[in-house]
Amino acid sequence: MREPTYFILLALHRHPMHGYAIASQVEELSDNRVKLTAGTLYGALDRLEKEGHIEVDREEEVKGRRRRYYRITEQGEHATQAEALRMRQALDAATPLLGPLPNSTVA
Amino acid sequence: MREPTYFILLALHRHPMHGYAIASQVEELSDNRVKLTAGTLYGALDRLEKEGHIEVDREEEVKGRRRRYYRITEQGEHATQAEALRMRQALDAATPLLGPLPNSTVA
DNA sequence: TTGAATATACCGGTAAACGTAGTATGTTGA
DNA sequence: TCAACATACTACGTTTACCGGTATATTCAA
Repeated sequence: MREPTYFILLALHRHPMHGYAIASQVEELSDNRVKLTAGTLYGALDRLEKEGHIEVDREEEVKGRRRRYYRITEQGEHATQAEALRMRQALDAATPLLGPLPNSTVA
Repeated sequence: MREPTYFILLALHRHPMHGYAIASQVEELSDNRVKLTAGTLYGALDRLEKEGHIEVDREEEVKGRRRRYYRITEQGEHATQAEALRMRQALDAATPLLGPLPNSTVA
């Protein structure tokens, strides 16, 4: 799993969202690192639905714009957690070789 | 950067290594999760060299077998650290949404 | 003399991401 | 007032990084 996919799944952990809202959430969650283009976003949503990681929650029509809301499935939750664990292992392996990483100073 | 590439760079942080030794190191560093096939390994080495992340350290002839040793460059070290920081940010973003991850129980 | 282990090269294929353009409507601002 | 920007999604082509399989060598053991 790559970063865009990971953050899309992560964003949907809050509550069901439509594509555009997901893109905004992903930007926020990633500290503005990951900015999804239309191609990446809707390509990933189609793929994740086919794989059973997300499913359509509902569709709305707001001011002439169609909105399709997605929600995460249990399978999607498992996949997200597995991905997080994978990253933690990769980070743990780095510590003895890279030394302590500089603080992200997020707060 | 994907996982195989990350672990290849990480492995070279110890000391210069040739292809086969790198593959073994990567398996160890990743807790047996990442097993490099020949295609992935040498494809990645060529690519990393072209990008300036690694360079040829020396070549040896041992019992008729040619061994090409690679070493990591400063640029490669920076890239590895950047990748580690990227993963940590992604993990930090997950915590409030996924809750604490189960212990890896490595030891 | 066969095959397992070590070591590298080449080539085709693919998944995911990336880029861009197109279709619509609504809001903002110079 | 009209261009620019934001919302919202579709469609299509390209690129990247990796994966898989096969080929080529040599050494050593059975």
